[in-house]
Amino acid sequence: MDHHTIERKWQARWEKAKFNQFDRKSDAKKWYVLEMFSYPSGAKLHIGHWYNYGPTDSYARFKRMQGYNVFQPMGFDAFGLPAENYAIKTGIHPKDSTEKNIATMEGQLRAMGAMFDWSAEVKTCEEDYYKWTQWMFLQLYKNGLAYRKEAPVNWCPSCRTVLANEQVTEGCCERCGTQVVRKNLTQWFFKITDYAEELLTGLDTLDWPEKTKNMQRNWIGKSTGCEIEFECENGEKLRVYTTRCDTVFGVSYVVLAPEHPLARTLATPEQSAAVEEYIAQAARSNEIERLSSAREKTGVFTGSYCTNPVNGKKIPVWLADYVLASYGTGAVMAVPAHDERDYAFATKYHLPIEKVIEKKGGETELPFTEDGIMVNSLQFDGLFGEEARAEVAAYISKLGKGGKKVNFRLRDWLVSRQRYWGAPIPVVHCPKCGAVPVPEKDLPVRLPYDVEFRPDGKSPLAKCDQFMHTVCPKCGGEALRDPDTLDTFVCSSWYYLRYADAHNEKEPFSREAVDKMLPVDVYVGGAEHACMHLLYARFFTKALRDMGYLDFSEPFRRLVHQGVILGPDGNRMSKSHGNIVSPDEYVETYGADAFRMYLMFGFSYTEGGPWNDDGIKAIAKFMDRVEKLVLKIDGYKAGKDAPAGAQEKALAYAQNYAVDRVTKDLEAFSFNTALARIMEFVNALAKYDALEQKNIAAEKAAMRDLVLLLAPFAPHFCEELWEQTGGKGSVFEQTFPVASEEALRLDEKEYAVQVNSKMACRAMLPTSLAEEEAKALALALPEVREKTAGKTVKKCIVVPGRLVNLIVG
RNA sequence: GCCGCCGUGGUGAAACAGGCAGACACGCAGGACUUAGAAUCCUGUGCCGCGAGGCAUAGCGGUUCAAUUCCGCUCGGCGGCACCA
Repeated sequence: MDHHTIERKWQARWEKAKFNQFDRKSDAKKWYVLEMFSYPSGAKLHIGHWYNYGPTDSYARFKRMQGYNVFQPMGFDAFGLPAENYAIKTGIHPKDSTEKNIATMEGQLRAMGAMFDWSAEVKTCEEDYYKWTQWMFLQLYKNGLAYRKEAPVNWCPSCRTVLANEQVTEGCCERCGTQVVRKNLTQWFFKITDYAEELLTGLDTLDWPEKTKNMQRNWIGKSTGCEIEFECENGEKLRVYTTRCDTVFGVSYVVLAPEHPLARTLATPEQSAAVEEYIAQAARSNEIERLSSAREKTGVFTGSYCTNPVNGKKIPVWLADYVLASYGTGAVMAVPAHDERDYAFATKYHLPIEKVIEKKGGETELPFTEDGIMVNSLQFDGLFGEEARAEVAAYISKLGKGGKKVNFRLRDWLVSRQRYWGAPIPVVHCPKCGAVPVPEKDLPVRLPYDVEFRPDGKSPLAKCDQFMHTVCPKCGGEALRDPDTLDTFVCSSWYYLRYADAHNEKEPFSREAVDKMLPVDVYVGGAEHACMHLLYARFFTKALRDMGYLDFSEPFRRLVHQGVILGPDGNRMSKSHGNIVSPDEYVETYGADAFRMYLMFGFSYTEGGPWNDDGIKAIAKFMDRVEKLVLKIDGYKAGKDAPAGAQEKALAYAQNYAVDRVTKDLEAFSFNTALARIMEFVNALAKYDALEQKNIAAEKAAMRDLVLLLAPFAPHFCEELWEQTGGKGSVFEQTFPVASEEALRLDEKEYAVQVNSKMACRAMLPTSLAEEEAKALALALPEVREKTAGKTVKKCIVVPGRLVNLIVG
């Protein structure tokens, strides 16, 4: 079969019949299968796209054959940094390069033969999409979920531009090598923390990989602790957050993050210079470095003291960069005896180390960080762990100096980007009225085309006078637009909703459409999105629900992560490694069906692994074999059937076993084993076909099932086989085979017989044996008799259909 | 560093819920067909050993009648760490 011909033929027919479009009138149960949309940074599809979309399409086709009304849309996540960097380097405008890339990729995606519903296509960089992204911003703003505050950015003083973390290598600008500093800018945030608790508890309702849920749980990082207020000599109040308030009597100093608002205020004149220098130094390192426990702790004394509210002790206030401004209160109480970081710090700066927790029943070695018994803590002595913390927190609350507090590690989402290629933030800054949202009727705030995006100290949009100058929607006076654009994660936080109603000009989507199509039944994409995209999308859904735009709480019912296909050298494919493998030649040589089947057969879907093409020829060979066998069987004339005997029973078993297992494996995204079962079935069918006496009717029925089973994996190939063997309509309009329980029932099975947990022999035993019968039959076997001679049976374990284990002695 | 995951023959991998380790393939070896090769088909193939048998799921230890699977530690690799998406 020539794959070029059949791919063209069937793709044209599907297109003409609008075969891949979701049928909005159908009564069949909808099934929304979603792959993470493509990012058009490279010009062509790479193996990763194929690996994500090919197998998932096979799953979608399988669901369709099971009778579901499948919706599988595709689109492009088209804004982003790479297009802008490319523009800076080459002078090609991001809009032009992006559009060109999309055109190429879309053509390739169509040629893949996946049943994407292109009538619902979405491109985030187009006005009719980003208009609604801006609308989302306005809704969040109206509902108090968008606000402005100062936050640091990476600033390259030489390029005079903001850098993404990715553009910073070892603390320096990747372009010019200048040391990067952190600089504060006023930026927009979304209040995702309002939903922290629900984002956490909602995970329990989801059919997601356990590891992903765990990552999100840790990312949200709920902790129950205590806030404690330490009063300074000058009257300033320092609030610290701790999860170990049972150690409060051992506090030997308080540490503020260098960015803490009181850091400068608390510096005494003598310490002021040292403090300033330390703050400047801290601005140069990133969070990963700062939190590394391998790195030597640094800090500086402010010169000020504060008072421990539980014992009135006067203790010094320090600054240290192992404390982060963004978590808790940005200040911690240091208990060197019971915290590793504090211990290291206190040792270095010769601060006191006081033991206030004793190990239960053992020597206490400092630092001792586990739960223990309170000592040297006045009335609290003798209390342990959780109880001790509850008592101390209650006491602190009674003193009016704080109390129990739940904290989240999750931070609000910073959405301002000082870049060109993104959706403009729909806000006007008026000298009189302040930050004023753009009225909805004035959306979209259009991204201008003619802009200088080469870095020179200002946001690209800030230099575009035509864009910047406007009038205040409130007072009508002269005003300026917000020069920043939205993080592209904002665009991708709601695209799955737009797919449901992609051409709606009046609203982002109609309530009716999303309630019908959503939530997504299966979402497939990379695990690297576990904490950010997948959390942001959940947040958007919940926020929109509370605003009354939809009535479900979770966007993605089930989630599957495909693995990563690495380069042949085992490294991630990249230009710098020079190990990029293109799918194009393989598709050209072997065809889209063979290529996707190889991806499904050669890798464990969720694991991925280094690329090698050893098995791709085998897949082509397998398809050849199937084609020959199917056409041969189809050519037989009916009427000379052998009676149903043992061979027919074996064939029926093979057929139904394959049906049963392929169904279960496809459901589980276990494509490699599903194909293995189909191969076994082909082997069994070929073996049967080689017999002298055959039942042609049975053989033809088996052949028909084979074509149906293989159809989701090799769509063009099986459409063609279906047609050539006289099938009516499309193979995908047929019902996926259902296994017959009867044919799968076996009278006996091979048991493993063990003596003292060691294999003695294998034996065919009737299934559903009672334990005593199994034991008797096993004991009667010659190999078992030999090994149990003269010994008594102490115990017998029987696993029905599998194993008998005799414990003798 | 922190959080999460992974580690099985020469190779890709499989193993339901703790129950026969290596399904299905690739490769290799031998054979059939062939003038020859290609293609196709058949047989064998974890390692050691002539054999009986022994040893094997990164390494060490534990729980269990039984561990690739559960627990602890060690080593190695991967993903994420909030401005790559």
